[in-house]
Amino acid sequence: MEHVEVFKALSNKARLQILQWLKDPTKNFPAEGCCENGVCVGQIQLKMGVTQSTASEYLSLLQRTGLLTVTRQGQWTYYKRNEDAIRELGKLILEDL
Amino acid sequence: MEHVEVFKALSNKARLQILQWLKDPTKNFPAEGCCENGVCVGQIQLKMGVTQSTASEYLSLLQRTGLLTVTRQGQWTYYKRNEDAIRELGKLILEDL
DNA sequence: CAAAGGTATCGGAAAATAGCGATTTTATCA
DNA sequence: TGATAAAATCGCTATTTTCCGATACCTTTG
Repeated sequence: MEHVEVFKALSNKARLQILQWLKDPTKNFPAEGCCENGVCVGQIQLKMGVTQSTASEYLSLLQRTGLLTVTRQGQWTYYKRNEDAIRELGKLILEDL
Repeated sequence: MEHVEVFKALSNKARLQILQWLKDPTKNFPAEGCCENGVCVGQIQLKMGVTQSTASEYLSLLQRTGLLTVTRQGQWTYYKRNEDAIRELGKLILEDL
């Protein structure tokens, strides 16, 4: 994944918002949508106020860039922040941008 | 300037390249295009291989987001990296993203 | 003041992205 | 198996971005 792609993923208010919400899943989402692997698509969609397809596409984009991790569990897909990748990005900007 | 705008500015290969080149002006540009205030538009345009208008617009976009500083000097406009802003962005990602 | 050089801005065509509804896929459960 | 539920993918239009050529704006110099 090129850095350009990561910055593209971040250049959208809704996607930045998702990353913020996922900093504290239990505070921002009902418990039944959360597990140790993150938050399911449906709950994020509800909170975003967009269609299911839009939420799904945003989440999978963030995952493709590495900013989120994804875990399928039964019929649910849980997305979670990838703190390592976020830290790497911060370091990259400090050291290489 | 919202963070989204900074990320938009960074989600373009040519603009990221400009930031890289400006890390070492004298290495990447002929001395006559450089001064302590940065590198003039014309030299950056030549190196980018785009039209003058495109170079000018990319540079002023990077300046509007705060990533570059601009100094007019006679008939030349010099652009320079804003290291403070870049450091702030790195810290922002590490601490708040 | 006129000419020339460097830069900025404007207007537009082509390409990319946003976000939706419809459909398909995958998993559960009776 | 069929019904149902969650999520992914597809197809589409509207909007935004990209990048250009033309033009306008400054500044220097004759």
